[in-house]
Amino acid sequence: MDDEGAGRAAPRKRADARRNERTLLDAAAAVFVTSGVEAPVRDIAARAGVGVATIYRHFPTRADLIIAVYRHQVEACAEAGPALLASGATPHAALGRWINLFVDFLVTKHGLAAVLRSGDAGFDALHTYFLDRLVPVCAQLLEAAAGAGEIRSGVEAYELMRGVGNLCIGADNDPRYDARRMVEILIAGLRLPR
Amino acid sequence: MDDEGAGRAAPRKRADARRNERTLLDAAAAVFVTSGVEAPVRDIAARAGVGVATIYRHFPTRADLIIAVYRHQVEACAEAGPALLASGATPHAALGRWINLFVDFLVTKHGLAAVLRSGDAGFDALHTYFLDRLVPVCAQLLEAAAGAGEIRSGVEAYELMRGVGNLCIGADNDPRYDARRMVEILIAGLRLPR
DNA sequence: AAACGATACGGAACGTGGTTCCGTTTGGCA
DNA sequence: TGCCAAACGGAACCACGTTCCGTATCGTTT
Repeated sequence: MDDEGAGRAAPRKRADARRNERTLLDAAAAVFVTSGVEAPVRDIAARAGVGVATIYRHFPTRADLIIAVYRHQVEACAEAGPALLASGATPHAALGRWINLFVDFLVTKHGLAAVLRSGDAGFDALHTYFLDRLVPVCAQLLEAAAGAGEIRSGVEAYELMRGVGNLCIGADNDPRYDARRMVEILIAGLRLPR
Repeated sequence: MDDEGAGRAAPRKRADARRNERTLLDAAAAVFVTSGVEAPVRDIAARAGVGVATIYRHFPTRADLIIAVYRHQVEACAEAGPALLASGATPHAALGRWINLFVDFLVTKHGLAAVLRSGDAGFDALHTYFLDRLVPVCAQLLEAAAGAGEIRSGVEAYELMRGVGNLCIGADNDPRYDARRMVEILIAGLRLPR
């Protein structure tokens, strides 16, 4: 029941291939935690006990691997948006809380924020995935807050997400920099003066 | 009259060495514009018409080269701080304008903002230089604004500089992201609600 | 002017990491 | 059991940062 669903165009992979894919995901997740998302390919392969080519066969680009590792968490974050909006708080408060979820996710992923906006073509798919999945959610929250007259207009969801993501870069390994506080200030800056 | 000043501990470099240093600075500046501050060492050497070792002889780390290339502009930015504060505007307005100078500097330097906070040990000197030179200036502006009761307290100059620097990352090559606007919102978020 | 020592030079060589290639192994099926 | 496509492992290749070493040049001294 893993990759059936979508027609039988996909002829079902071999058992060892599926086993290796799982093993690789686990290995990558573990290595990402200790060495960051830019850990050497060889390290991940070694941890999984496979050859490097096997990684490329399953995840052609590093972006594919990162996406696969974090997909669940990104989905959860995306789904939390509408829930927060419906939870009774003001739209601006909901926006703030949702952004906090996003920030918590990013700052706990060593180097992910940096790679997200590295501009490196190899990470395009990663960039695209995050944007496709989260920008609409953010846009919904933003519109609700704008509709309620709580925030200034003229700020695009895309831009806000990029800004927040940027603020999370390097948030680990620097005790003097608190990304959450900076993001809070940024969100406060959205509020209309009253 | 170039490197005399500080005692005669430095025994005056050879003429070709000084010529090469100048040539290298020009070449690096040119290459940085087109390929960013992370351009391959060999490219810079080729542009200058020297061997790679010559670069390392004059600028042991890439940070040293980048610092040398941009030193003048960083100094100018640092010196603009007190001037703005004395110019009659409110401290918060002066802070905003000074931050704008810093942002203008950063966004026009392909990849500099990213490298500034890359965490890579090789860039420590760069990080340190920027911080040593600009954080005190920022702190002065921040204190003035806080003293005038215009902004919330509890934000360190270091943290603000890091946040602003982060917001500038990737500001080139993405027409949908306007770092200046994000920074403006961040600075607005500093203001105390009245 | 010639010679000499220190300074500086260029490019080859080395290490690391990403990516590809190819000969071999293995799973699934007849 | 035997076959073939799928999948594998690791060597090979490329790009880049960094270091090393034999050579060339500067500036001084005789």
